[in-house]
Amino acid sequence: MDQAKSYRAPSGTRDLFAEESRKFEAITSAFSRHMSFAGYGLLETPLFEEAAVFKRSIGQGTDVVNKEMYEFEDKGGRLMSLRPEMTASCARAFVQHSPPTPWRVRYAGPMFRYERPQAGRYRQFYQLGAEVFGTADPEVDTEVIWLAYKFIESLGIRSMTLKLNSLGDANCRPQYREKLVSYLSSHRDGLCDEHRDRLSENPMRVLDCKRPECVEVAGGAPVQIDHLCDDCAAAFRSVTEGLSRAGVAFELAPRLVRGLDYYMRTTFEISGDSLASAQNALGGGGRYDGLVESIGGPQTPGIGFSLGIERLLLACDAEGVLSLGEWSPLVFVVCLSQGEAAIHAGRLIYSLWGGGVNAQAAGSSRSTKAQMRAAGKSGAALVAIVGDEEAANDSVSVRIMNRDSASGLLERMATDWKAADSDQWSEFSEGSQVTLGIDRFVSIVAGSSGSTEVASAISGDSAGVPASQGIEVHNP
RNA sequence: GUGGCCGUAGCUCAGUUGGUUAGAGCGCCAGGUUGUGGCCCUGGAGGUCGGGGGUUCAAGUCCCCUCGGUCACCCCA
Repeated sequence: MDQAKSYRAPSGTRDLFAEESRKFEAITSAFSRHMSFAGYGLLETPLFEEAAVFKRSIGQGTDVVNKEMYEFEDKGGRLMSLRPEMTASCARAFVQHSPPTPWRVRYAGPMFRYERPQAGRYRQFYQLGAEVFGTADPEVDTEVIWLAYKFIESLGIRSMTLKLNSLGDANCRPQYREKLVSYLSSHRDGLCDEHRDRLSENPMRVLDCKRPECVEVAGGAPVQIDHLCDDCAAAFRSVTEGLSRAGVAFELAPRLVRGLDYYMRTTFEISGDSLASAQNALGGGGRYDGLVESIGGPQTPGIGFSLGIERLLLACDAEGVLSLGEWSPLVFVVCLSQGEAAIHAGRLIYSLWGGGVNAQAAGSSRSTKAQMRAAGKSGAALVAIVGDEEAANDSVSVRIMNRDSASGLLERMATDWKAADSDQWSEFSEGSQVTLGIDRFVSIVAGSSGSTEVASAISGDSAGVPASQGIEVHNP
């Protein structure tokens, strides 16, 4: 059975290309722009770390560590793990480099969790996120939540809910925990099978268990938010007031408990209300003031969030937002014969590419008809035709294929080309054609298509990615 | 880890109560006279019907096993 086996991407993973990868790229670059304006520099970390980095920070009792980590032993006998999330890696980097605080970083990349795949849930999934290390100031809580919330909004997503909670701190959580345990113990029989046994292990979990039995018991349980110490209460008030002032709508979710142990004080989750599937969390985050210490660093407060790209995309599709422009070449080069013409055509397309012009060709060995069909299908604005005649006098015949996408060029062409070569160019209709010098053509086209895209992408750090032809996020 | 649904060309699917060389649309390739797209016409390539076993004169169609996909529980992004 396995001798003629055909391979496919591993379960829970997939190949991204065409329309989908363009959307990924659009979202990622929009995020880069959004976060760099707020002073968050990009942090890249390895896709794998020593497994202990995750175990000690995320928590031994969590599902993520318990049953979802991709662990392996490397050839040196070290126990490693693919990263199931990014906060632990960021904390490790923070401890390793001791950067000046507050340290604001953003990240984007794949995470790995071994779970059964499902709608909106993958084994390799992509997150965008940010962390701030070194300040406990509640203003930063507001900042981080605002950034997450407004980014989602900037994609055009409208139906979402921000749920907010405070989990208390080392001071008030233990006392609350006792109250909760004693309440739950007295209602032990009403709990679902799983939580009846694991009650004292992680009592908070019972609060967001979705089984009807637990929901009923949890409904009457004391909640942390009513048992905060003075410091925590003051901090939380500051966050809620800050959000209100910043125009971010939220609802209190006293039973919101996140699945990673390191969270304390402010925690939040943003769910997409347009998502039908069970996986409707677009993202979430919170404060983790004990995390850095837990992996051997100095006592350092921190807060962050992460968003799931796949979920964002799902929500965009559900709401019909994130529309990308057409992605088609400006020029399509058609070569009519082999030999000199093909050489000439080759020079032309390299000049176009070198000048930063989005250009394509279909191969000179194919028939004229096939090349023209390919040109039409590509959506190119212009076709540059090269045959023996053109090759002989160093020219190209240019034909308008798509008037709309050529519109930006038409004005330029009107003055430039009319004056230079053509008087039959008075009306720009599709199918109009004119012959002109190859250098002249390249300079005109390069001049009007943003020829310095690549250069500006490299130098213009803040933008990250240029508003190139076609790839841009549309904000309604 | 547990359960429901599904597996026929690259994609979306037809395939009658089991019966001759397994079909359509889209896509792809090539033509429809000499150097010109989108429409139309013609032709072509492409499937061991997920895999294995069984029942039968005969199985894409029935039975069993297995693999894969998908959705849900759980957890989260």
